[in-house]
Amino acid sequence: MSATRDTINDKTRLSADAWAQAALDAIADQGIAGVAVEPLARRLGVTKGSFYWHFSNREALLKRALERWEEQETGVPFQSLENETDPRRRLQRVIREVNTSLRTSRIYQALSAAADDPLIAAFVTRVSTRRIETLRHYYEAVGLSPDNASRWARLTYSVFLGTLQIRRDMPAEWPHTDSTEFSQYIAFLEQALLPDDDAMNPDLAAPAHTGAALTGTLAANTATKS
Amino acid sequence: MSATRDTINDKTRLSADAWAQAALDAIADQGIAGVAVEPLARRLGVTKGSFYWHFSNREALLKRALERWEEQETGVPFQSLENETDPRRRLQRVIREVNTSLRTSRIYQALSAAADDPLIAAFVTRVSTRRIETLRHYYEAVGLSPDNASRWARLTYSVFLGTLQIRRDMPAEWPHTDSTEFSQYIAFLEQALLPDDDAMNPDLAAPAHTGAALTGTLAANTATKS
DNA sequence: TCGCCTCCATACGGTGGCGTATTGACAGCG
DNA sequence: CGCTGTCAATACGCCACCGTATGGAGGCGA
Repeated sequence: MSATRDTINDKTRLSADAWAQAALDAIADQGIAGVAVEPLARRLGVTKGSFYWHFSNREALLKRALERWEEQETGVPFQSLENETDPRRRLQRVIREVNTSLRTSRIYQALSAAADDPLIAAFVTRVSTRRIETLRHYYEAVGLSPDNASRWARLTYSVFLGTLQIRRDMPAEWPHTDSTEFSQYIAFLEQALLPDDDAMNPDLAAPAHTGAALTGTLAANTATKS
Repeated sequence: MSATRDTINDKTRLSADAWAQAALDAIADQGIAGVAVEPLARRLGVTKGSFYWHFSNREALLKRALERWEEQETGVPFQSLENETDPRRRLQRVIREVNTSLRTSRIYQALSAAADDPLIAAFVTRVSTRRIETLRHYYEAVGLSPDNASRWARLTYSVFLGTLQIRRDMPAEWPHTDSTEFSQYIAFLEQALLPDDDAMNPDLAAPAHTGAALTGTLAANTATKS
């Protein structure tokens, strides 16, 4: 562990960014409590003397690390999805990929867990808001009204967040990654988080399929309520 | 704040349970970091001397508080729901009530945020697992196969968790409690988290409603895959 | 009333982290 | 070759919290 620095004692001096990256690493596997000057210094093989030359205090480091994180987060990761032309397939892919990966989310979870710190909360809010906004666009692109797109985006994002927590706190409740139940659940998600086709043009929707109460497609129903 | 003790300086001595309850209160509005001996003592108007008579150390207090929490959590709160005879209405009510309240969940969020502590993680896991189990029963009672009930329960619980996070970290994304959008979203949830009626008896489901690809009811579709 | 047991106060030492001050190593450059 | 600027080591004081030791205060039974 802690192979943050390339080889343990290379002669290269440290940059501020090196400290910021080390802080992010520490967040990933120890939470923000891991962002402590002296422990970080030990991990980097130096002492506080170095740190306080690059940063005025601990908070400055935290801020820099968070900025770094926000950049990485709003950068390329969704790049491949933007190229997906079919909006329906695009939504399916988001749902699938986000609920599969987990690697990227360690930091997010740690940050969210420390959201009592207003500085951290600000970053978490920005990143999450932007993500929901993206989802909203995706849902609109599939033919939903702005209102319905908002609701679906909110729902889908809460599933993402909740799934993260489940996988962390109750791994027994989460199917093993290569099991058949796993792929079945992902398929299940892809459908539960995608409005029915006929929801997009309520005019064509059959008034009822089978049962009486509470049938009808999801989005169509709530849409007619407004 | 901190009116934990009845009146600030009543002569009654403290019991261990009083400390445990104070710890829970502290968790609710400061996170587990709030469970610190000396601050708690100040808040209770006593000194450490009292604490270390009742408990051997901080961890003992934490454990006792968590046990208290687990009791309260697996106790009455769902009582009224068990009396609901109509299983479909019961599910609707769970969805509605849990996503509306928030009060009860402050402690849960704080605990989940501190799930790096194995002691805390154990309690969180137990409580959450039990809750999912309850949901599973509810979904089975509505006519779903065990497999599908598991999936729906997992989905619904992740929505609960994710919604909590959204309301805490991005309150702007959550509709104001008495707005019309709020009630519309809850209605939306009640439908999105409830399988379609015809999903329960796939034989009766019409082969297709309108569109071609990806139609059919959610549960019916995944059910036929197994 | 005396003594004991319960609950709490006071005082102390220890630990881990923050931030500062001072000094030192080393490189580039005039 | 010395100057200067960059990066780091050492040493210090401070604070918050944990846990211990010890000594009361006050009720309560004998």
